[in-house]
Amino acid sequence: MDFDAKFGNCPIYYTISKIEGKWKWVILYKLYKCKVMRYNRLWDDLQPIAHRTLSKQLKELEADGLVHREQYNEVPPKVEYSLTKDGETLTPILDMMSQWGERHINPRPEVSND
Amino acid sequence: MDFDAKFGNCPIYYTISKIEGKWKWVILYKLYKCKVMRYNRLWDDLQPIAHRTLSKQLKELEADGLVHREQYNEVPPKVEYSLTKDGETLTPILDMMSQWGERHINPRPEVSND
DNA sequence: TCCTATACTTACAAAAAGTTTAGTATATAA
DNA sequence: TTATATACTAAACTTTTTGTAAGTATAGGA
Repeated sequence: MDFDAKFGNCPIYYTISKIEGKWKWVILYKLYKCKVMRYNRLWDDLQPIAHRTLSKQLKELEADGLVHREQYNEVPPKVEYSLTKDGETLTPILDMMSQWGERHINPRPEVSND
Repeated sequence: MDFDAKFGNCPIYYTISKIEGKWKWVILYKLYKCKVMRYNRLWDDLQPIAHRTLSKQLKELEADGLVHREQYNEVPPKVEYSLTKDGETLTPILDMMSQWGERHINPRPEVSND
């Protein structure tokens, strides 16, 4: 990415390149709200996401230290995902994004005094 | 996008699909900090962005009501970009993203008492 | 007359992201 | 023996996004 050379002065670019892809923010948000989630639960909640997409993004988030993956050696398999400490530092942003979305999906009608 | 059908309950997904693309957040941030910017100034600051990319993203941001475009009918042309009122509602998120990036680009070393 | 400046647009090419379908592993239950 | 459950992975393909290179318009200056 050669980040420092070109964007050393642009921290926001760093943030969004770390959490790129429309699913990552949603994944982080789900994990923030639910604390711990198994793979299929996450997958259900994010329909219509593809397995490949979900597992890739989870892997990247894990590699970036934002998500923790806990694997239990059972059959059938069991894997739990949760936010790391570092991932939790994003929760204020997640909250604000969610609130912004809420206000813009259902714009509050202007108050009129008929 | 058929947003409502699938994501009516996920406001954060709405937010990030509205501001998708790694450049949009940076563009918004630049406009927030500089108030008003002409096209080439923005382009310089965002190197290595391509004209096509920048002008497309600006157009989308304008269509989404987040950026205002003021065109002066002069030769050579002059166009100024700035945030709309609605775009300004994003500034708290922009600030937090930027701060998060700052902390993670240059992680503050642990304080030790040698 | 040709060059410069500004803010783009267009056509094409390349790269990245996402989708679809099928398959893996293995203990337990029917 | 076959099906079930879970958490994926692999290959082939399509779509979306981004980049490259060139071109447009027009007034004023060299």
